[in-house]
Amino acid sequence: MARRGYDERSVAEKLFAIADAFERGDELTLSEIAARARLPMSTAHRLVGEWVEWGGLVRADDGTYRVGIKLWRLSVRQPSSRRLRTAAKPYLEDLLESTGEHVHLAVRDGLGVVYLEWLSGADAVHTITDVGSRLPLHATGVGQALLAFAPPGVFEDVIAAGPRKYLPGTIVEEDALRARMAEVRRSGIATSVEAMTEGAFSVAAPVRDASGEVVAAVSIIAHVERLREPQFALGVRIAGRGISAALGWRG
Amino acid sequence: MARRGYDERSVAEKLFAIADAFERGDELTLSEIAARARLPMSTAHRLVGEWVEWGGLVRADDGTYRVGIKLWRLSVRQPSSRRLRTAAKPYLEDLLESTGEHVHLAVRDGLGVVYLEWLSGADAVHTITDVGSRLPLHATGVGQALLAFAPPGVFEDVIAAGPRKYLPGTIVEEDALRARMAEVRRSGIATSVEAMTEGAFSVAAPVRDASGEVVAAVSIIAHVERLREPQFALGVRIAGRGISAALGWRG
DNA sequence: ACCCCGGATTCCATCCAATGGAAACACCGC
DNA sequence: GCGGTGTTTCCATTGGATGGAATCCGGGGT
Repeated sequence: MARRGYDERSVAEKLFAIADAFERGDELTLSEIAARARLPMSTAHRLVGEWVEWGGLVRADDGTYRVGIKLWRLSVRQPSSRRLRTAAKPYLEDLLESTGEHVHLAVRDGLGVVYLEWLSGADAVHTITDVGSRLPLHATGVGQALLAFAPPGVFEDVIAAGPRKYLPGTIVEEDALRARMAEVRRSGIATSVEAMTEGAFSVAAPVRDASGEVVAAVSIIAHVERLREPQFALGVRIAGRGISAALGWRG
Repeated sequence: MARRGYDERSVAEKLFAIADAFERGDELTLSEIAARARLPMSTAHRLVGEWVEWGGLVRADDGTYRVGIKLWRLSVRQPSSRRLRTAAKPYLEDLLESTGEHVHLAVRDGLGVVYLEWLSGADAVHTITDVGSRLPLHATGVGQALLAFAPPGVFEDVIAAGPRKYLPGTIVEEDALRARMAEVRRSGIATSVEAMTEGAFSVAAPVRDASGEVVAAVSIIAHVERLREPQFALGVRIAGRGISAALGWRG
């Protein structure tokens, strides 16, 4: 038990709280970092210095800090996501060219979905999220595509976490979600209408690796008035199959 | 002073030593991490657990660890490198399509150069490096292009660090490097012949931001027998200017 | 030139979070 | 059942981490 009024977090937790302060990609002063990480100035000063010494953070001449290239270097070499993105690239570009909308590649990360690629046509519907974003599984097309084929227990964990109803179109009831998952598994396509963004729908298809496991999802987001146009579902289905084949899947 | 036989590193240094164990993108067991980070098993076990709890590392079912998506998410949102890569993308693809060789975008990182993009033609000369790699400034085309326009003191730091002679073609003598830097500034092109890879040469041009500061370099690596073909230097020069213009430079 | 303010940096008495060797556990192959 | 290897847990010990206070620094206003 820490002394009264003192921070109970471990050194590691404090270091990671500092890293979390940069989640939005901002450049921050030391005071801003301390505030976001909820640390005293002198502790923040010392621990930020450790990040800088390692290269995880970089200090600009004006005294602000930003994330250093070290973190990118550590992450970009991960073989599995590199193979995935390399395989997906031509398909995503085809979808972008043929639809002019938003085109994504996303993976499941615990109970969330993280966007690895985010390509946008010039006139695509406005969204508030971007590459690297993490959104809930239940409220996105890619999320539903990933949740439908997730390992046992993930669906239950989502339900237990109490999924949030962002818009009237967000499905949060367990029975409705189960039915939706079954429909996704049956059809191979997840369609999500105004679940996260008003005026937008998304359509997504799973991407499988050589073992048949669903490792990603590819999707298009478009204006809801284009909901009935069949080329979106067709496009993500073909893209999903093509990327899967490139990863060694044979189904 | 640490007790005899005990590790003098701070907790932060130990945590970062664990992260450094993953620099090559491998999946590692706990014992392998402990060995690379030079930590006792119980210390490694505890600190690796802290990385996993935060999401910086992920443990697979077979007990091996790899870098988690958290680090990628923190790094991918950095505005300046995203603008740079978005601006560079069409030019890099043009260079790839027109030359069929290796095409890179790199930035300076201290006394090294880090490759942000690495596109390779199917028949490109064999190299041992890849995206995310960090190589010395003096021994690469992009490195020389970046060093020539680096802030005061960087060149002196490179000399003080004792640049390594990888091949007979690697320039390491101070006078020769100074002359080379002057030539690069005059011509706007850095050519490096068999400085890092036998049988290969690279040609690079700087990329400037809106303020005119050199923030990156674009290059092509090709077989040394194609050294005299003029389209490589022309290509990187045009690409460098185009990317700079896209970033707001007017020169 | 001076003063004030806000942010950053340094100091250091205090003490408990971090330590790692040892023991126990788990798994696998023979 | 046993041995080997890797992982996990325990806990007596202690010095690295702590953060409030003091100091420093830079910029802006008068």
